[in-house]
Amino acid sequence: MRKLKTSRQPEILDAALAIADERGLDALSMRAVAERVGVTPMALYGYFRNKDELLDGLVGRLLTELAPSDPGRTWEERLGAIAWATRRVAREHPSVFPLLLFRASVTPDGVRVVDLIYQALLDAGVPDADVPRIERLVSTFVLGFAVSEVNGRFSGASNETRARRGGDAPAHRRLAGHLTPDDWDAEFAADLADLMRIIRPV
Amino acid sequence: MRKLKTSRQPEILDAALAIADERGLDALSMRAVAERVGVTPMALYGYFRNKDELLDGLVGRLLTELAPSDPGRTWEERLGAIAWATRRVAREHPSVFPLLLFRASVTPDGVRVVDLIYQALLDAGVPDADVPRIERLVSTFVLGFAVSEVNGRFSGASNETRARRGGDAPAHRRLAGHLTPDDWDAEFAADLADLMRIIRPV
DNA sequence: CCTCCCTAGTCTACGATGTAGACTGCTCTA
DNA sequence: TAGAGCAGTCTACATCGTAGACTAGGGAGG
Repeated sequence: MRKLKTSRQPEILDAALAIADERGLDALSMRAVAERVGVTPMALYGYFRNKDELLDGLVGRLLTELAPSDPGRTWEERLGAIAWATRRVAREHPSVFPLLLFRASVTPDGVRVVDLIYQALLDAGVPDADVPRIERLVSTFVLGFAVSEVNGRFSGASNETRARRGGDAPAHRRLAGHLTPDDWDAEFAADLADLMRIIRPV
Repeated sequence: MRKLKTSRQPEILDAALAIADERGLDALSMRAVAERVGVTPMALYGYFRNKDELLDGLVGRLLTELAPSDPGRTWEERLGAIAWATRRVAREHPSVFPLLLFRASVTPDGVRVVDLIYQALLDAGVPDADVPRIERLVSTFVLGFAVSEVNGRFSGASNETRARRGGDAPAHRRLAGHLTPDDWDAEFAADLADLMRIIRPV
């Protein structure tokens, strides 16, 4: 079977996404997906050549959710809309989202999102030659931020305690009290504002 | 066995890192590590409670390589040194490196690196209240960039072709020729320069 | 009507993985 | 000399991805 069937692909991806959302990425096995779809594990291989391809399908699915329906008028609004949508998607699918950073994702959906960003940057007056670099800069940050957030890299649970406990971390001690923000939305907004300042006068 | 032995931990981590570097993260099984160390798989469980803890150990190992020996004098130099070191480590250990984005890593080594960055930002004149946010902004970008690079998210192999092929990606078509840089070092340098412009006048 | 083939799915089986549980031999101390 | 504790082994199990061979059913062509 060289050519894959497509009919039930969306249904299968739905099931896979649901499992990952409910029980984590580790629980996302071919067997689990098959059971949820109501089919034998091997039946899935008619729709995806292997598990990696199924994961790629999930990445594609997430990408389609990134392009907002009403992008807004100014380039700032459009860029912001995509950034916030990215973060929202990360929260809705925390287990699957990190795959976006791992899998190349040059699917049509991915290209469409990138194209929206290119257009916004062009409208902002960024020179043609700089647009792709700035796109990578911004999207790398946004993806990295969202991934860090859902994976607890920012957790900070132990940040304050560690600062108080001391060790040889003088700067930590001096900054105690500022280490963990109380509002991640505000932090993200401030970061975006800083990035906009990069974009404007390139 | 509640308390873990530490004697051979470095040796085990060495073996694990070597396997991941040579044959990829998927080949990094407890059995493979054990064989390389010259021991039974179950012997490893005297040193790490489970595979996840072993991976955390690997992350710690990478972190120690991030703090450069001679950091340099000005804050720009020190920040740059850490950034370039990060990218170098990513290239040396492409399979393991992405774990840095996944695992919280509040190990002592991690704190030490963060403290260096804090200090540099303070020297740059960033207000105390902004330092942790800017640290997260910069480190998120640097980690994200390095991960994207080693994972091929930037690959672009198909970028140009896709732009030429058309589809509904008008901005891609207009930017054809600029899509993929010929020098990733230069791109990284330009990105860092832009970020420095954020830091200076916060 | 019968025959053939295509589609969609099943069944069985294999090798690999993480790790629990029980065990053995060695070394050091009392 | 007895015994405690450490380092490592052996066996076993459930779970995973997936190869390979198979089967029921529905058209299409004669």
